[in-house]
Amino acid sequence: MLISTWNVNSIQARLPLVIEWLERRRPEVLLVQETKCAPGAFPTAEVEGAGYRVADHGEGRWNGVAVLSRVGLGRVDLGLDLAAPDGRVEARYLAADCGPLRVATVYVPNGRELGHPYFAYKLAFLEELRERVSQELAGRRPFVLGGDFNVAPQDSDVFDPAAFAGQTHVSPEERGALGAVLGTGLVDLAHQPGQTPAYTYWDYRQGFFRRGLGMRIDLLLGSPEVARATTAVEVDRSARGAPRPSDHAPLTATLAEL
DNA sequence: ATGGCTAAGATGCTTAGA
Repeated sequence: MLISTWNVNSIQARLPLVIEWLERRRPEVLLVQETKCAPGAFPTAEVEGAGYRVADHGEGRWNGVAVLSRVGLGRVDLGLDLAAPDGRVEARYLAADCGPLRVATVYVPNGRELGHPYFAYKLAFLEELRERVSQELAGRRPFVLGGDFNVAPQDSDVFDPAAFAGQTHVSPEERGALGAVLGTGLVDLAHQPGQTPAYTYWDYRQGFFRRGLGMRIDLLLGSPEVARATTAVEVDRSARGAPRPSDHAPLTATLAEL
């Protein structure tokens, strides 16, 4: 089966591209981030028309996550519960049962700047995520956590490490907090044997995509049985090069029978 | 890239992204 993750940067703006991509690629499950869609406003009918069921956690102008599945959808949990610095709880996590899998989609906060209150929020969110993931793993179901982590795990995951010195996404604190999530027992599927980690995000500005100046900040993490079943992990750069693209490309893992 | 794109909410701007 195929499981994908894609930060679409507005499901409404991206709907034609997402539907076209679903009909061409036919993943069993798509984990979506940045729907930027109010509660009740998700284009569910259009997605169902492509053969997928929808669970979405919408907020409005910012954030928002969803799971699209054509292998069933149940036991949906929303999260996480911690408040942003402005006191609001943002829509950044959703878990569900899809066929043989337990899956979760996550949109980790950007962090803005080192030392900013939203940077502390980002670290706290990753700690909350670690706790939630350890609960999901205790469920003993093959588990996939995918999404936009807003952390480049290694220097090789950004086009120019020197350009990111002192910036978010590459700091030891962020990498440590992401490492703690992995430490619950998850594996970065892009680092499975035979796979080559690839960029998933390119800034809209100044031809970054055309110039190959990207970052690997979207990840698919799997429990050990999922990691063993992974036969391929691919970034679909054609979706980034399409008209009116998201600034992120879809990332897809191929899983053998679980 | 110090921001020279994009999206959304209410507009001809602001906030946010990373």
